[in-house]
Amino acid sequence: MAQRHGKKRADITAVARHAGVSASTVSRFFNHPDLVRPDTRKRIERSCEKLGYVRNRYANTLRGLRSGSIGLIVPTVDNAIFAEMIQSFADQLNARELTLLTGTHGYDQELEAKLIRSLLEHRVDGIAVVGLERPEASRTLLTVQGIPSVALWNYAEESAISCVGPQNLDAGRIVAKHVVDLGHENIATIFPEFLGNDRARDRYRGAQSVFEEAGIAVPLERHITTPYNVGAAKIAAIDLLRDAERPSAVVCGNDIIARGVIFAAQALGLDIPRDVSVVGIGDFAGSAEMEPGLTSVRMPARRIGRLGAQILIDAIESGDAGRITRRRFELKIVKRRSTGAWRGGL
Amino acid sequence: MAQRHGKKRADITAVARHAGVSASTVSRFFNHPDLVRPDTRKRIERSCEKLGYVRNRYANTLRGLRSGSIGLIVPTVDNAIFAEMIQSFADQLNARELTLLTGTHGYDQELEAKLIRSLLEHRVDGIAVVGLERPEASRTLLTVQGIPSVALWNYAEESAISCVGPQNLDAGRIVAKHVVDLGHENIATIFPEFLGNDRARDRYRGAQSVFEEAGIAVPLERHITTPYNVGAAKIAAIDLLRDAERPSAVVCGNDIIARGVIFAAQALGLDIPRDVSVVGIGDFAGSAEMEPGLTSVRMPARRIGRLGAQILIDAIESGDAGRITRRRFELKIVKRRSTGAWRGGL
DNA sequence: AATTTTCTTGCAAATGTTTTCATTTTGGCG
DNA sequence: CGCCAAAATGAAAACATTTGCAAGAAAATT
Repeated sequence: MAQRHGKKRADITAVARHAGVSASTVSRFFNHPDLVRPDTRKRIERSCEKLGYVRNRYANTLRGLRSGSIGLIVPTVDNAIFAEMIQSFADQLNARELTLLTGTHGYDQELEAKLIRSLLEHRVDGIAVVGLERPEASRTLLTVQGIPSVALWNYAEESAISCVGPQNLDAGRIVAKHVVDLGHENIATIFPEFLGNDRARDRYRGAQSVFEEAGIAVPLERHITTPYNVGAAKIAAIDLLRDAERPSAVVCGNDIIARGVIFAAQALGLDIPRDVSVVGIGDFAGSAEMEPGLTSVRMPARRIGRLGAQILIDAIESGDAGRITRRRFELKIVKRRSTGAWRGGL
Repeated sequence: MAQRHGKKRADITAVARHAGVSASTVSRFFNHPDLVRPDTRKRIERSCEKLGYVRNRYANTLRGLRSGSIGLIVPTVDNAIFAEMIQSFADQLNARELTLLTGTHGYDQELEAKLIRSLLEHRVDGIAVVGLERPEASRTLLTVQGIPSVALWNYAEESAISCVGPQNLDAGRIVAKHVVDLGHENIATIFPEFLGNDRARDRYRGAQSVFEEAGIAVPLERHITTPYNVGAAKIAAIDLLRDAERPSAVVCGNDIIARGVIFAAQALGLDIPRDVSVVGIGDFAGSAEMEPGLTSVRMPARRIGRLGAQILIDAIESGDAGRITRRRFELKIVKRRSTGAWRGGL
């Protein structure tokens, strides 16, 4: 009932007074417990308990010390593969008693810039973002504030900040090569919107380059853009697969879209992979277990999250905010039952 | 290259000096722009730009003002339904220029307590948690600090803090009633671990109560506990469905587990719903589109996230941290093709 | 031109904490 | 008991910002 309302929060001096010591001693109690006598410690502990004292982490910030928080900005949380990455990023921070500040922008670069600024205003000790491409203003904000930053999901040799991820171009090349090797020639691609999403764009380019090298034409009307969810992809795919000239293979920008395509085929009574092969990118949780299992390119979301966090932590602890660490993950395809050889139209 | 390193961050006085005004004026420029002359504004704006000045949001906190950040603690991010909720929670915050501090504890109540404390130390203006049950220490921490808090995903008439969600017991009752009404008598249940998860436990209890009322025995060996992921659920379900005495209906604690069960049935060549009916809880994104569509209980994740954030915002803006708002969401079942009437063993 | 009113701006205090340095207390030893 | 070293504690400054108050400048009114 009595929520201790008017009574404002106890501060360090209130605790000190209650315990009959000075504020300095209370501070030491938290930061260098070995420097205060055991019985004094006991007394302070009891006073904290009694007054419901909670330290103010930000008083340190003023003095140029760490805030103990790390920022992470992602396009969206509501997406299997990002969620996986966020989770392992967060776990890594938890282990160091660091707090996570999160922002999501829904692929809106303008909003991303605002979020970066907001996190900096909250004095994060380090900041992680997804992808390497962003407007000049955002880039300088990331480099010039004297805190380390890391780009997740992308790798580039000459990146201006640390980065950890695969070369997304490769992902596209790998899946494209797979279907070409299986003998498919009538191929369609379904991808999410490229705007503000350099990963999707790079994957598409990689796939296209393989098709070109193989002399296979994938005309523009065979490329479909769809929102990032199973339902939308399923609808788009039903349209595509109902066509008399339907493709014998569908290359998808990610596993979520691929799932939509598989369900579309099943809804139309088509057999996978006899009637149509489907390949995704990402190998999300659950892709292996679905029926049929989805052929995909394994993206190490958890490792990216974990390593991304670690890169920040190392840079922070070493005090060298400018240090750049780049880590490239090699990709490999996981072949499952959703893809098969072209049967020559039989 | 030169990352402005040694040169420490520009503060408000640096900007003031550069613009030829006092720090107060710069402060006013940010907080009460109308109080400073247009040409002075211009000058300050340019100086900020030039020096790369980023406000320190926490200097306010010292003076008892808002930090502009809200805390959200969830068991895990890597879970479709929580991800959906987090996303809409975050969107609502974005609209008010509030920053989100996130913590995840993997159903570990001890870790949850640490996270609550950590968020309070970072002076969040409000805090949201999942579920109502937690140790005494955590509960007082939430109520006694003079900031509003809200429990997501659970509803209880006499909750000590605000809450928004369905009555999870009802969810269990609804799905159980559905399969009972369809004539099933040989029923199995597959749920996640109850420890630290009052939602799963309540759902199970609800289901059991319906079975009892209907005079149907669901013995302990027909209740399976499995980790929260498609793969584990699939393995568990294969075991279950391979049994000669296999159940004609499987009630699942959530949609992820239900997906695993459906894939298990498909892998075994069983027809759904002819050979076995499957029902989930949650109606996650994608459950409607899979083949066959999954019968489930719609849980309004987005509305919970949105409303939860709004409750906090309202309490903060009204200044009445102790105000308690409770909102119950009614549940309804979404019948799809994964469930059908019992065929009497034919 | 003198006076009043309205705008702008600056000064200084206050906020919660940590740390350096100085001081006090404690304990050991002769 | 007296001295010294070591241990424990306290005082005060520093950090970045906001805001009440007061003063100066500009504009409006007489």
